[in-house]
Amino acid sequence: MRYSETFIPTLRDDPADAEVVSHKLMTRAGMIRKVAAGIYTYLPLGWRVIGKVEQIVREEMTRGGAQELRMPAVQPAELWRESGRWGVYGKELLRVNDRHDRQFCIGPTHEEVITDLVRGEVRSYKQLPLNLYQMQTKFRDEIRPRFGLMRGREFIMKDGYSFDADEPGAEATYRRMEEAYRRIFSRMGLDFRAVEADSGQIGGSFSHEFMVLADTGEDDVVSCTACSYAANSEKATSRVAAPESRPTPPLESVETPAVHSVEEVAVFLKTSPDRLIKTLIFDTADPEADDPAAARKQEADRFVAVLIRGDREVNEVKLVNHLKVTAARLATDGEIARLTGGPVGFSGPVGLKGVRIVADHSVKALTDAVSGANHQDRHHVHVQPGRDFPLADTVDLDTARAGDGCPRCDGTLTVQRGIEVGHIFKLGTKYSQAMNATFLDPEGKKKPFVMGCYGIGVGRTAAAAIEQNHDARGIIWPMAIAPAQVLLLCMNMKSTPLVEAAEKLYTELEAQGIEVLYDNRPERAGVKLTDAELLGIPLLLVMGDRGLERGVVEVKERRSGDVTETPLADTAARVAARVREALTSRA
RNA sequence: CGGGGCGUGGCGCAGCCUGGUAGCGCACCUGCUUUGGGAGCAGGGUGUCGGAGGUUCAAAUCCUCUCGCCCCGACCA
Repeated sequence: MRYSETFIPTLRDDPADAEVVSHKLMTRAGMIRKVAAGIYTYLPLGWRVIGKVEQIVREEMTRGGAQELRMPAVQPAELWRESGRWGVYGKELLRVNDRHDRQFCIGPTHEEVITDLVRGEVRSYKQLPLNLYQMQTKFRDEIRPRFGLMRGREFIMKDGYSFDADEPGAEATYRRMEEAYRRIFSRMGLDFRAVEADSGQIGGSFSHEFMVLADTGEDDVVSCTACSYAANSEKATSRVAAPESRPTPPLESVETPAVHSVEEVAVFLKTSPDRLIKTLIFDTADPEADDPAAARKQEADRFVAVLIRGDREVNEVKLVNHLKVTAARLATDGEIARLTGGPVGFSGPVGLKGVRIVADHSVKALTDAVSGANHQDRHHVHVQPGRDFPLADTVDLDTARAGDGCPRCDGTLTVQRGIEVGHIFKLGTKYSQAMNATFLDPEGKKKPFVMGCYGIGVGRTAAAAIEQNHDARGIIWPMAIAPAQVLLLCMNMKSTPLVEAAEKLYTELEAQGIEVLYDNRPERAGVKLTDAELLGIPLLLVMGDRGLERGVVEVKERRSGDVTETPLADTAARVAARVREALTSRA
């Protein structure tokens, strides 16, 4: 690639609308341009990176036994009605009508299409297992697209779907995919964690997320410092020490004038937050419900009182999953007053009527506790869970925190930020049952396929690589996904002997099979060097008149800044060896 | 969706409060000089001031509507 013939519009300043470093640098390095909110054009250099990521994914998926195909971006509503998701997917699903007024959507994912395909073609257990994937442009109409390619509305995703005859087969396929994913992100040179995850909207029973560790990530990754336990904070559990147990005297109501928060109550009653029962009233009404009948039905048990120890925080994802609702929001002040009979800040489980109570495990272990009395300026002391209020529904609703004990070993948990670049699910028979996708087993009995699904955000992976690998001057690409492996920079295009030598080296490098971007622009040295660092190509070859006189080329490593000189004659071979070494050392 | 902010040459921004001939830096074009870390001098303006209405002798500036973009968002029991 000759720089002079390649469209690389670099920018001197950060774009005004970019917030995170990957968005800023990809824009400045001439890799992407925004077209609309969450919608981008990939310019030639950016597209090369996307191609690199896709190719690694492709190779490892193939090794993992999957086959590539390609499904349509536009999907008929009919399939989504069949799976039941047309009604529940919400506003993220971009719906369109064709000229005959038939309904379609722009695919945010492809379970329906793939299940429809397989049920039509696969009849026998002998045709299983089957694992199919594609690289495709998806559209999800996100509430708030942001951060460039990290959370776009239109984005490129590798999505794969597996079909097995039974659970053990599905688990084996799942493990093969998990291994494939580890290889993929390792080859890309990324620092990542495979974490246990909430299975979310797509549903299913078992899932792992692949998180690239970076401070700008939108997810919290909880991991143990001693063992291999790692989980998304939405799912993570911890070993929480209970306060010292002591006998509970009879329940008593005390005056607590104008103390609302857990901290205030603890100070006022000369106790500690871990002896308090925090009571939060949640409203579980579906904010996007468009079915009035269902909304009314839900109205009856719409509010839930959630109990948790005063020093802990409720994990709303766990709550939503436990209650099997679509959302849970804190109730308004007015609703709290109506339901509990007392103002905000004085809610408690004792004597609470007409509201379902759900408690976190941390509450069960409490003795001689404190809670609100559902009355202005009053709290209960000497509260005994089970004695003073029923403890029928006790589950894990706690948010794991750094410093908590690991649930698997004696270690301690830490929390790091991560970017979710991949997600694998065991789907089970959710879609195959809904869509009547079956095969005949050896006994001639009809059985639903046992499915799995496996996604990788291709653009997001590229962005995550930048979040993890950059410095003040620009991007530092890992060799495997760099837009080119080597940047050959001719410092002075007016020097005929220098240009001749550079052209020769360029040809030699290409002959070695190395991807070279040859900066042959008639620019000043400073401009070219600055652009070189912005673009982040891992190896920079600088050719100047001074070096030429001595018959050497400077080889500068982008990441370390280390410079070595090599004799002009063996530069191509040596550089090619370094590139190959960098590509294999991660595999 | 709610709250806040911003739309002015390619990019980054000033001008708006207090209406009066659209400006700065970079980029870009021409010439000369310069040439190992974003050059200097001289010349050049490449603009529906997001759009539509309105007020006014006069609107980038004031008013209304609208479109787009960015940020924040129940943390409280």
